[in-house]
Amino acid sequence: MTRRNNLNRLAHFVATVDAGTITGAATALGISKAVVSKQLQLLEADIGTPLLLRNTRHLQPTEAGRVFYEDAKSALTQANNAYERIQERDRKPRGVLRITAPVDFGVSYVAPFAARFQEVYPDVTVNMRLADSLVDIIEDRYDLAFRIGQLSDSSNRARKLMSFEEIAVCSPTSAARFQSECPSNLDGAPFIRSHAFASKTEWIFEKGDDKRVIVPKIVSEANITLAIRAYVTAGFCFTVLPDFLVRDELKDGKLKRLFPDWSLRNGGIYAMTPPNRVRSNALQRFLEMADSELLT
Amino acid sequence: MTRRNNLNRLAHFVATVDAGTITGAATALGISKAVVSKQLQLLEADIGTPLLLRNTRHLQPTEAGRVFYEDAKSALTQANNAYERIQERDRKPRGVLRITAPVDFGVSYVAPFAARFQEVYPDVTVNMRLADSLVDIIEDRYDLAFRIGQLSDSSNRARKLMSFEEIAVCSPTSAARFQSECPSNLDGAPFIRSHAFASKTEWIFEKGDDKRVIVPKIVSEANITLAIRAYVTAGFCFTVLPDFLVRDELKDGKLKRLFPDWSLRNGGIYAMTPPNRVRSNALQRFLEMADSELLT
DNA sequence: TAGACTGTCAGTTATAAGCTGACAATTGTC
DNA sequence: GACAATTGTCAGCTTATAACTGACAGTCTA
Repeated sequence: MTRRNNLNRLAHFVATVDAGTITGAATALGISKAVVSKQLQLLEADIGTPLLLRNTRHLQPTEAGRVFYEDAKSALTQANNAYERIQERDRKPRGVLRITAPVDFGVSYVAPFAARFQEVYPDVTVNMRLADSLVDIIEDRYDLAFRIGQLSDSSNRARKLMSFEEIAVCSPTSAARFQSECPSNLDGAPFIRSHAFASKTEWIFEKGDDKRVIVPKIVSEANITLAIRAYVTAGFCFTVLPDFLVRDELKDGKLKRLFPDWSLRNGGIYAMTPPNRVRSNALQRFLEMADSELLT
Repeated sequence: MTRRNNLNRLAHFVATVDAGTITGAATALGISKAVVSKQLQLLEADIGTPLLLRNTRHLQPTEAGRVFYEDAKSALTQANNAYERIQERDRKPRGVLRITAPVDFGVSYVAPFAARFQEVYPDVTVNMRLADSLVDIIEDRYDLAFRIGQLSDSSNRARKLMSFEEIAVCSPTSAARFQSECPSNLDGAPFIRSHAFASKTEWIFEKGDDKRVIVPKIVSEANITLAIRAYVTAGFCFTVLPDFLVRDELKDGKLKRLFPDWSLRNGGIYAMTPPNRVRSNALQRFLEMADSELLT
């Protein structure tokens, strides 16, 4: 590769053009005028063309110098902005974050994550309220609310953290009875329903253009996913849960997915923040860290 | 001022993120990996936050590092473009420039300027054809045509070099007879007309909302402005010429402007280049130098 | 377990940045 | 016209930084 350009010389050149004299540039840069003079000469040698017309008492850029100045000035501004932006954003976050989330999600994911977050940012206090009822994040003055569902992507300030699939799962022994060629086999099969699906009585499996509407027999209901998970692990029934909630169980073989070639609905995990409010440094950091680490 | 940022470290950082490893960055930069490692550490110290998460076998930017990378990459690209652009444009211009201009203008301005241009760029040959008839710069394959007149500013590829005013001038002794309260005094006064105004019989003087239409007595005509200038300097008559053509004579007192508070038409000197044709390096340089030096 | 690969550290060398003092040229003031 | 002030450049020197090599620790793969 060609020899690398010395970018610091851009600063000398731009300062000189801005000041109108080498002496003024030296003052602005806090170095001696001899150094500025020498650096400019080196820059012109690198480039192979004069950038400045020098007279005693004043100087001015050549045509080439004017062209170079515009590019150099812009590059310097951007480079210095890079420093400033990063230093600004890493001002230490502090204060209280008020967060709400559904109970299950909060217990399984938000709480452990908040603990890790708080270690990294010890001056931030995380205040969590877990509830399955919807909360008004403006009225109740939360900084952040997690939502699980099928929000439109155009919702204001609802940032999608990830997508998930609803999947049908049961114990391995139950799978031996439920699994077959087609999900229709699940019609009338015993089913434990999450309160998140209150009043829902049918589930639609899809494969390409093929659709099967399943009406299972609701034999139990619960609001706590951990309880539902424990229930289907031990019992003879199936349930429908977001795939991320049972990832470990699937991996360990404690649960099996039914009809993996067929799909139910997709949904998303959303982080919602109040509209029209400047995000605190702490909230900004929390969201960024959540992007990559919430679900680990 | 705050200590100046070392912009060369941006190059180390960006190379590292691009390569995915410090070893790869060192190879790309042509320096040892120990240097890259140290420079990155110094950069992180300057900024005050980690930019890279290091593991054996690979590294990746932190969230802060990703933000910084975008800005730094853009700044570097622009800075390197500054060098490349300037080096490209100062590749030695060479070849033939075919130029046409009106006779008077060509003799007085273009020829002397072309001589100076050719000294600066000895590998360029300037081929001038001076004519008062319009030439087709596409059909006749000119690179550049100078035009004097009142072109619309929206003309394609007609670059206005400068504006001028038409002014009425005569010798000082003639001025003693012609100058009065009002340009109407010039009605019927002897006038030498330039061929550029062929068939024109009246001139309109304006001052604010006031207009006076003057019909002078055409006593002579000539195509060469130098001859017209000599004629009015020696004789008892006046003429109308672009102000730039008689600047020196006005300064030396050989000619006087009549009714300086009144205005005639304004016009422009245009450099016209063929549309849809990439300008050669030589033409580019010629136009730039003409911008500042043609009329000196 | 050994080899390959990566990143870091320490000590050293080479290079560059920056200093001071002096000088020449130009401009402004008296 | 003389002199002072200002500017840019040069040379020699000092200081700081960039870059080197060699060694080492940790991880991954065969």
